[in-house]
Amino acid sequence: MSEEQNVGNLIKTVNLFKIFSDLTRLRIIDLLNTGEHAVQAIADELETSQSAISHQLKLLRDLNVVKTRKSGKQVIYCLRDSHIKEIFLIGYSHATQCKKIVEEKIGC
Amino acid sequence: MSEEQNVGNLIKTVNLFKIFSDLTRLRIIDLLNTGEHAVQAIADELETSQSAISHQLKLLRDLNVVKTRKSGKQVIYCLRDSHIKEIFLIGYSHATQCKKIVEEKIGC
DNA sequence: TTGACATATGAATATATATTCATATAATAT
DNA sequence: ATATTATATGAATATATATTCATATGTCAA
Repeated sequence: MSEEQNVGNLIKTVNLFKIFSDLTRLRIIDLLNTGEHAVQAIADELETSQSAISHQLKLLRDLNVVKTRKSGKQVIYCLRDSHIKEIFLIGYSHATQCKKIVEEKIGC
Repeated sequence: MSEEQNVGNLIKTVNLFKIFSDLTRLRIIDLLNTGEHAVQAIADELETSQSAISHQLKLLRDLNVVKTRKSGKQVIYCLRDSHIKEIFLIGYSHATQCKKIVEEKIGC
């Protein structure tokens, strides 16, 4: 029996992980884990330009990671569902509890 | 009480997710999930140049994701521990089934 | 309507990352 | 020692991605 890779599935998987592979995006997701936020509030919290945040939010929106509602002039973002939060938390706990992978070269 | 981000931890988390955010690396990890493989075997399986594979393996080795043993002229790679496999599988199943690992009902 | 503010966006630029190319190193066999 | 095979690696190049800059769009208030 042959053990071939399902490259299509692997591409989907890569695309999922790519969502979390940029610090600005991850900080946005981390912030939205605590609840909904307007664009400028996110930019202020991360001390990042409104434009950079807006571009990343567009990405996250296109990927269906976040959804929006309007409130006056503001556009308020929140996570679409708990999927993203779940994966984020798994990664976060692995990364922060297991020093081996990102930091030192010792066992956990 | 202030709700500030732990940027250091978020950087560690980003670095963890970055491991999985390249197709070549993910395919290597997927292949190594099935057992150890020599460099040329990986290059053949992925139909990718020996050099490209070797560069990625070096990355994975520096990140302590894989370990090696020598067998004659060959260098044989395998995953260092089950952490990586775990995270890979969680991402894979989310990406391909969009089904919750932990039982819950979220629209896909 | 005009002005002030919030957000979005295209294009240019900057930066990070992956791959190729040429070659080095290492092990083995003759 | 020389040739062959396997792997590693530095530097150049290619490619992907993030940010900035300038400006557009949209909302509200006066």
